[in-house]
Amino acid sequence: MSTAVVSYTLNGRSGVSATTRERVLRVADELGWRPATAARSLRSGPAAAALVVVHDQPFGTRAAFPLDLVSGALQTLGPDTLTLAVHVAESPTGAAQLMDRWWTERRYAAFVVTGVRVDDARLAALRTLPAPAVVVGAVVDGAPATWQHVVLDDGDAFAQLGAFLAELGHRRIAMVAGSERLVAPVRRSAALAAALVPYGIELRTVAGDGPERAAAALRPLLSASDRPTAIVTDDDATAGLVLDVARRLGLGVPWDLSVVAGTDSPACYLTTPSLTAVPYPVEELGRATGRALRAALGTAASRRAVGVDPTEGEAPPSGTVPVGRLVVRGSTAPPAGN
Amino acid sequence: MSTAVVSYTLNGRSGVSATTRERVLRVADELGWRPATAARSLRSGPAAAALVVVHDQPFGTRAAFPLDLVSGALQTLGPDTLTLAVHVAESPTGAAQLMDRWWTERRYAAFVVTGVRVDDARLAALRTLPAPAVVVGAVVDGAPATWQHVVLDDGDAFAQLGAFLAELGHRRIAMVAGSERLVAPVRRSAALAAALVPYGIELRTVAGDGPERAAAALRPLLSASDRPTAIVTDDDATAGLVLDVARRLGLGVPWDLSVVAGTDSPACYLTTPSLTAVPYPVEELGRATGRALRAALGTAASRRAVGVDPTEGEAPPSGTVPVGRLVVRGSTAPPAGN
DNA sequence: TTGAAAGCGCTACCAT
DNA sequence: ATGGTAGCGCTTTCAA
Repeated sequence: MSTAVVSYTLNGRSGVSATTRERVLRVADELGWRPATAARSLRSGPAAAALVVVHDQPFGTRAAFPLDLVSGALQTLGPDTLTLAVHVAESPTGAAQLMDRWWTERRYAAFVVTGVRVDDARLAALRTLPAPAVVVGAVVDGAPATWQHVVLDDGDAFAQLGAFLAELGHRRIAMVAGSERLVAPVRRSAALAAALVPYGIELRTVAGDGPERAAAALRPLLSASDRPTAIVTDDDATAGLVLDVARRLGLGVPWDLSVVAGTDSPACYLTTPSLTAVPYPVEELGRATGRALRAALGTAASRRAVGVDPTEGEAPPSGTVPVGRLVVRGSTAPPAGN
Repeated sequence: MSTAVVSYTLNGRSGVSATTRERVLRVADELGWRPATAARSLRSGPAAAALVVVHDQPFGTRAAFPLDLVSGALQTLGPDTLTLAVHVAESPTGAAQLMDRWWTERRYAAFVVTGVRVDDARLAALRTLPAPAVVVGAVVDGAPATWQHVVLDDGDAFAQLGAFLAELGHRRIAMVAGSERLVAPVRRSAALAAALVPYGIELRTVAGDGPERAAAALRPLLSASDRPTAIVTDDDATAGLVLDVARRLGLGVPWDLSVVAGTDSPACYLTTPSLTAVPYPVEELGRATGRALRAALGTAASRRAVGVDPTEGEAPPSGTVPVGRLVVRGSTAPPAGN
């Protein structure tokens, strides 16, 4: 029996008789044999993609996002074609260097990027590479054709939220963005502002990177006579902070102040009161990421021979993931005067 | 110039003149050339290890643990010798299959396992493989010589905690273990029980896997006349749950009931009151994991030719990571009658 | 339908 | 100190 026959069998190619194929599979199983990744990659190029996480905020409440995302991506990926590995870097620059290096070493066939920052070093690096990439949580202008994008439907999410708050009677609403270095919060606060326009409400926006700066910005805001009656944050941690500042100022939540977290998470029901929140369908985002990854690798020009079936043609474009219904909990109520 | 010279240069071996070496490095840099991982692995075996996470509880507050761990491990690993990839599986069985497969495919040279369960399928699978492994958070009896263990110094942590509660005046203390399927909580509650013995206090232990069961077990416990005056949990989420149940029963925390989280996390200061907690030095745990990984690969018999310098000899044994000082916040006070 | 053989890009041994 | 070269274990083309 020649090695070619075995190779054909294992790669499911035609030209092997049913009996031979069965025998090959049986013997391989008995011997516990599997083709060596390295040898296969040497011939055919890497069959793995990497998600490089910028992990500069350890212990963060949403830090598990990448794992949830991968968990979802696996559902649309199937472990046999492409594996998706998660790696950790301490900074965008570090992540950029890793991706550059691993692309040059032909270690990975594609990259996934999340938590995109303003002027993100990772995107700059990826541009110089002809690497397929999936950008999660942001749409990059003038992106190479080999990139795919996956974003949440913030428009819908914040339309729901805007309607909810406006119909409770709120008129003075502010948004506390967690970090203006991240692209997503900026886009999301714009989406909320747009959603409030029909109600004639002008969103006030407070920037605050890190808990200290956010708290510092928050205190004068909540002490003023025309203080907002509702505050929307970008994440659970900032919402918790708002709760804390409000408590210290003697403001009762939700009676004197409504608080909404822009990103639902388990921490949102550990607080007192539990936090009304914008859903965060990470798993679905992951499934979309898996599809986008296949699409990115399907881009003929960018192929590095992953096991993608060429006859499948161009995969459907990646896209916008719907969010579910707003999750109403204890932190929201009509404003005091209502 | 021959390929051998280039290989020698890049692997820092002697036998290359300084001028040649410099020229090689310069040209490689100009060309943006790096040795292909696949070809190198084909010759020398894989130069990567994998941490396969069992991610069956998405959105969990401590779900980011693996990323924090890797972040720490990178500090003692140096990216050039060994890379550490994180992968996700939905169950211990799935993780076991992945590791088995990837070992057979010679994709990874070693594996890291965290969140060990009782009768963990991953450990069973690893036993059948001659793969080097690092077990984080548990010490396995009769482990193969190629395994290393990394655990927290729970003895110290709970000695501190026991002394703290006892000296506040607490005499009726209970522990709510998050999940009895996990090995660590069981060991930790034993450590707490031991720490309370010198004070003549007998720890009551309540098992409860998942929030519903824990809540169900908690209500009668906290309604009884001889209810505990202090409750220790294994994680932040369960501590939050205790806070919630106490509130519904009209028990004031910390006046009527003290609550301690067995695992500090950002969620611990989002609660009201913020939670006194046992420190959780994940980063240090990660550094120890990195060292353990080198030691595991250093085990001569298990070598699959990772770039470990043989002259370094056997690395120091992996071990027990010290925890810091107990973090006292608002959820603990002397018991009511004191 | 099967077999033979040429690489893929390295590392390491043996010559020079 | 440097060059030649035999594999590592696959995939794929070409013959039989």
